[in-house]
Amino acid sequence: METRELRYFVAVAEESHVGRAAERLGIAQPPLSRAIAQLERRLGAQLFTRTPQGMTLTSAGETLLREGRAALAAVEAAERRTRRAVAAAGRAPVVLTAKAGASSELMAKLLDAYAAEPGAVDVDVVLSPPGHQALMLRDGRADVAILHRPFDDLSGFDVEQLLVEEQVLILPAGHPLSSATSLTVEEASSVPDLPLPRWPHLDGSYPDGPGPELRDLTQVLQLVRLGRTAIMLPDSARANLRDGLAVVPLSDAPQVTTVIAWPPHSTSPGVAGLVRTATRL
Amino acid sequence: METRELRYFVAVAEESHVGRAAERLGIAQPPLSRAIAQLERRLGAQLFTRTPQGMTLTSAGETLLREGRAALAAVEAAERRTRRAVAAAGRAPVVLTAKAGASSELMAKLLDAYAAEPGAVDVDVVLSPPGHQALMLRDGRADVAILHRPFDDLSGFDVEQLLVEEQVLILPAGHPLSSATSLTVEEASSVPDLPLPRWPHLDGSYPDGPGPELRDLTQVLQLVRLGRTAIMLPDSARANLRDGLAVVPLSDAPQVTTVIAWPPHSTSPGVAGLVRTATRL
DNA sequence: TGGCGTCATACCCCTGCGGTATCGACCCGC
DNA sequence: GCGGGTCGATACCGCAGGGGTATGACGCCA
Repeated sequence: METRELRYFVAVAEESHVGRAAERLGIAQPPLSRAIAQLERRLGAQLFTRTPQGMTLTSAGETLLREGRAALAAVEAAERRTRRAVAAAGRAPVVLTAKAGASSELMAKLLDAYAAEPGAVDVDVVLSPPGHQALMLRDGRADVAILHRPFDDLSGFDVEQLLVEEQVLILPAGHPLSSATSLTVEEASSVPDLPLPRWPHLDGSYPDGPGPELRDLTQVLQLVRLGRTAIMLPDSARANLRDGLAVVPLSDAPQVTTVIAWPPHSTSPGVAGLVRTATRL
Repeated sequence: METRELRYFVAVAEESHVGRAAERLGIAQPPLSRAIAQLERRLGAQLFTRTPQGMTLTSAGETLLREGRAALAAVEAAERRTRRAVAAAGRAPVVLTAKAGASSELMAKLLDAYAAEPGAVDVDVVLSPPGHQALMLRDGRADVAILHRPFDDLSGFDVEQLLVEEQVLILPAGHPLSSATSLTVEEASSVPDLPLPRWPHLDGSYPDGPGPELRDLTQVLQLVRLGRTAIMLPDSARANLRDGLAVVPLSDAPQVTTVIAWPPHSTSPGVAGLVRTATRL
């Protein structure tokens, strides 16, 4: 199977529509139809069921979509890391990715400590939207990432645990619940005048619901202060809070674990150094 | 980058020789030379240094070899799992791979317990040479594997720990050391009349050394009985021992952990059932 | 220095990918 | 029930590029 075929397949699977997929790929519709038919013939598997409304995946197709995305990411990673290895000459900057606006204190400590190490290489910090860190690590755009259990998918990475925290609810100061000594997730989710905000999926779309659509943390804290929403955050978020906000511990929310993650078999000395420094914090 | 290019590159890297690689690939030498040159141009990276003796990898080339092999395994896995998904219809047999001759007691218990579960699917057991289990899991030839820390490379897999054991030295009954109550690895390795056996690498070649070349466990036990070698094994190997063999605990050998491993994001109900059963043993 | 081994280049052929035009099937509104 | 608007599939053509053979350039060794 060639990566071109996989890319074509993934495009059609994602669009559920040959015409749109062809447009996205920059080719005409007929060759794409033909390529998919040929792929199905070669695999001996029906990948789509054709309907008058477009194409829907069969279960074999779903397998190929899942596995094929991982395979494409691996190929892209190989290409990117090779490109970077050439620029490298051994002392290329390490690309570290983290969630914008999270773990800033920990990150600052880590970067300072690492920079003080003998032989430290430059660290490019790439702040990306929530959930994108793992993707960037998988496709080679980043060398190392700060991720959060249980939110990020850590499968396939080597990780070192850095921090375990309880979660708290941040709500407007003066709200009736703000004087509670502790709340459950159930209670926090069902306050009618404080709907929890909605975060975008990986593709940029938003789940349905009553809460505001949000992209970053400063936004949400402002809205909390205005009494429009409340939010569950790891305990370390307290450090960044200003006036107008109240904090209530959540008794039954899952603990949040902050980890540093890197692709298995990484040979970058920069990654090794960062990880070593991180585990000593 | 197309998988064809990657396959060509890996062949040349492994053979260090365009002609031999071309033969292995079933094409002529000139197109292969051209393909490599084109790949280097497109990546903007020198992958090989040309010598009159052949091609040797640059450091960028080593990066691409490592990453490229993983990528190719991922593509092959996608293809195999899709092929198997079509035959599937939901109740395809699960392929479990394990080291020939190891963990047989544990495996028997696992297979029996799983077969007794409601809704259990068939399990194809593939016994493969030491070290091949992880490869089979990576390229989709197997769905789940029994692996051993620290010998197997578990990176990139989800695992559940099944068993932790100390290691012991197996030597001929009556050997002077057989009456020792405990030995160090150092001591066990330096007995002049009992050189430790050599196991094949993944490519089938053997490391240099004085000990006998071996492929499987019954062979080695026979040679131990004949006083030609000794071997370090996990404690559970005692169960299979017959007369003529002595066992001495090793005080400083690393513990051996037996795990059940599967590819992340596996959706196979058979794998899930096996893992669930295994963790309850 | 000639012979042998390496990989690179030159040139040709033909497969197979992508393009345009068109078809067949289905859904919908009237 | 019939035309128009969706789909994806098919037919056909042109050409880029991958693969073939023949040969060259270069370093090593006897």
